[in-house]
Amino acid sequence: MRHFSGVLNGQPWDGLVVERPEDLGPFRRWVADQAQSGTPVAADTETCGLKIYAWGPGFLRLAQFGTETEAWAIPIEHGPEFVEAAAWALRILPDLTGHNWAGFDALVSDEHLGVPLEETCAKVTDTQILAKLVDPRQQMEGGIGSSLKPLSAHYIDSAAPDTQDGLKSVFKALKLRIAEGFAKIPLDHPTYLEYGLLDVILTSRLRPRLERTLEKLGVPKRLAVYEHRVARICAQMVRAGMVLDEEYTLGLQSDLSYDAERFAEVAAGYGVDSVNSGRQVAAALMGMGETLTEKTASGAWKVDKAVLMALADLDRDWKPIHSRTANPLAEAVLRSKRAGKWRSAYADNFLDNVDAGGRIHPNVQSMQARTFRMSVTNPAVQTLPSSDKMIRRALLADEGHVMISTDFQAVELRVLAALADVKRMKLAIANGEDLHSFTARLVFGEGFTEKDRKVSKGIAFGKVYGGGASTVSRQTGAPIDAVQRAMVKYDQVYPEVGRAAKDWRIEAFNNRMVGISITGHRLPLDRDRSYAITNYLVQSTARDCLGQALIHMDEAGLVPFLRLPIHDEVLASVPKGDAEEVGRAIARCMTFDLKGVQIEATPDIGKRSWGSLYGADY
DNA sequence: CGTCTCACG
DNA sequence: ACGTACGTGAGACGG
Repeated sequence: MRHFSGVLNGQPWDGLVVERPEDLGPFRRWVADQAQSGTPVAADTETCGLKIYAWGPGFLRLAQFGTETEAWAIPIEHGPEFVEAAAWALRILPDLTGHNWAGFDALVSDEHLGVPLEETCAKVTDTQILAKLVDPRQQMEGGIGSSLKPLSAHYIDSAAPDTQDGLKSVFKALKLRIAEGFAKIPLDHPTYLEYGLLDVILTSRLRPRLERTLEKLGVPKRLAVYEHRVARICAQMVRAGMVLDEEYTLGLQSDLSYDAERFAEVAAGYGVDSVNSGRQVAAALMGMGETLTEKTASGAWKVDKAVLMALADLDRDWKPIHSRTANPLAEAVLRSKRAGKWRSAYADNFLDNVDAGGRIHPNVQSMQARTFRMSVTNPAVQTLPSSDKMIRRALLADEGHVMISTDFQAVELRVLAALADVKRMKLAIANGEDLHSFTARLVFGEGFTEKDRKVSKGIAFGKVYGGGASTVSRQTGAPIDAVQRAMVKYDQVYPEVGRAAKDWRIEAFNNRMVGISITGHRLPLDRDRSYAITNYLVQSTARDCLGQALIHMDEAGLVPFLRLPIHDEVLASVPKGDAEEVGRAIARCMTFDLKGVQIEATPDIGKRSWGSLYGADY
């Protein structure tokens, strides 16, 4: 047994590190005592990295348990008796505290200790969830942040050590890169152990302080309960993962590499060494006699996709417009950059994250954005190209299954109608009308064109996002004066929207620049961008429609089919024979009333690959 | 590490 | 008083 101790915020703490099997006796007695008294115990795991599934055995190195003053570290790496003891502790302790538990440690202990995540998530209070309910912003955005260090500094002791940062300097001293440090640092390294122990002490001390803060702020308890449940459902999706068509992906990888190189060679012929260097591309284009007009924020010539597409005489579908002679360099740069990005960001990432069973497990962060929208990383499967089926074709439903995608119908607009109580919009929704056609008819009259509908759609989003006529004009391609006229008309047709936006801003100002959604989520505003409150409320409420739908699916026993949340859509893998029935059941879970407005969804049943929902034939 | 670009909802 | 497009993740470049 090894001892550590210290003082934090004037309060001493003690740490014990189990070294030999005989040390497990005292550990088990300590755990039994905590279980008996019902004291909350924080749990944490130290691993070789973040790839819970792709790493393989030996991934989990250390497990820690601790109260506000006492901590234990168990060297999982040293053998099955240590695995057994840690698993037993997780099972027997009735009240656990974790930090990002469902997002990481629940999956780690599920996969590497054999303790099902359902079992631990049911009794964990997650300090990261609580912290985000206080303030969802990242540090960059002016928030406290949600990792242990800034939270500890804010709530416990401004002198609390930065354990993550401290470890990184140890890695440096050991001549290890950060990525390999967590895997290679000796298990008995004192800094590694001390910081591992401190993490559970800090997490334990954080919990009551966050609970008190939430109470003081009047955040409803049921909101925390709801978010813990959503986080657990997301963890179940991460554990399930998706089948990767490895053979197809390898082919894709080499095809995309070939394209990227082929077009890069064309660009090289015009003096562009790296197509991703905007500076080189701009210089070469101007050398060919092209005139660039737009500049970036920092004053460099802007050569983004829109600029290059115009020079290459291509429309949004990459078809010639015949409005000018196509610039061959612009087209080569576009094609090389696209192929290169699709290979590295998608094909490479798929293969880098595949587990031994041929699956990828994209990581879902269930309350990532400042509006609590979810994000998915490693790989970022929420952002796969949708205009082309080729990338999504690589991801498959399980053997004998098909992919089902079920989307909410115009959910943000319906949420706006519900929150702002927009009478005519609510009526149109109740009558089953197409909302954008309905608006186009009101704004442009009975003889509205498809173009008018597009402008109406642009204005609808512009209103939700807080945009102006120039942005809507740019997005829709409609002339600015037409958009301006239409926006004035829109305000007359739906007067409640502008009025509500004004009220929401005033409410937020009166609440120290924090908007409160109908579910009770706190939405901090930037002082100079208070107009964003409309978007925050709508986006956040739409996100809670997804959360509510996931809970309905949990109640209906549908979670085992779920694979991904994509903002207004869920992707599921369902046995072929049950597709119709399960698709209907999922859509039912996504159908409910929001303040008198029906939220609805439609299932789309595909074949085995995700790409089949975008036109692929497998 | 900040900036730019580009993929999504 | 006016007007402001929202939220993400990831890779490449260049200092």
